Amino acid sequence: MIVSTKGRYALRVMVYLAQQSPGAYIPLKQVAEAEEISQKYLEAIMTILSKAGMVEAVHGKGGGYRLNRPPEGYTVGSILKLTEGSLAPVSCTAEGPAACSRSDCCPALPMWEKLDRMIDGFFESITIRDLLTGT
Amino acid sequence: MIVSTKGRYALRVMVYLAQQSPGAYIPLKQVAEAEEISQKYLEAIMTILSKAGMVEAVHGKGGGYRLNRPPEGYTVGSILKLTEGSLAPVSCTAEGPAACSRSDCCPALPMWEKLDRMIDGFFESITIRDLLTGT
DNA sequence: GTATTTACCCAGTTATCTGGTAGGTAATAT
DNA sequence: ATATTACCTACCAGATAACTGGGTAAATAC
Repeated sequence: MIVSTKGRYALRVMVYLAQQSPGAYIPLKQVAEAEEISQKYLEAIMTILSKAGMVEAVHGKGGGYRLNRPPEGYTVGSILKLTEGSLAPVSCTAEGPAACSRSDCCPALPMWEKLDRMIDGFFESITIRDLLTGT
Repeated sequence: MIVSTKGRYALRVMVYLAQQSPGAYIPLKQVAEAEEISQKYLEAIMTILSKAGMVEAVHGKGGGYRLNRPPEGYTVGSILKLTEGSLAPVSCTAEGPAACSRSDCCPALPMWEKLDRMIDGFFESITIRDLLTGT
């Protein structure tokens, strides 16, 4: 499994926020109920999105979360990389200290690299707007 | 991570076996040493491949494992599906009892299905022969 | 037949990840 | 002051990954 609930929930929340009246702050409780996601678990996800500047948050009554860009300003890839940490389908393409010791003679490495690029290209080519409109 | 060591080791072993003299039986010990894979862990992988008829195994001295088809007779997808169980990048595309309750209204589902088909097509289009020759 | 070499079987282990939960603090509006 | 909201720290149970150990069964060599 390449994408866990964390990333999938994050995507659904972004789509949900995109569907609300522009500029309005939506409380977490409302999002959790509408999307049938545990409120406590969603907290952790929203914090990630908020810290990374994907959404704006305001405290207190009347507060909540809202998008700060138009839906086409968010690629699916940017949200998934943030919440999942990485979209790499195998560890083989990691560089630096985590690199595989057999990378210089591995017959499958070029395949993993190709797959990596394919998946990245796939997710970067889709925006929240595309999910909204079903394009 | 979509492909664990199990599937990656299985691919490397298949490539290794394809490189040996045709028809020869290669003992597990030799494969494990050449590919730097734990002998015990490799046992479990070879058993899967053997039971599924991907390789032939003979017991006793002079025994071991060998391929029973030409390298182009094995797709990477068939080996990975066997050892990994599934190549589905998300659980969302599962059918039957494990199906997602929101599948009828999920804005992201078409994307997951498209990704699923893309990954399957990718792996099914590559054979052990391709890995051997670096095509 | 006995020893050796091999594959095969079953069970346990350690570490990490997933998908949460519990309880409290800080900021904002009324 | 109170209610509402986001934010923070910590914990937890179950699953999975990646092995490891201790055997048994089959085939060959002597």
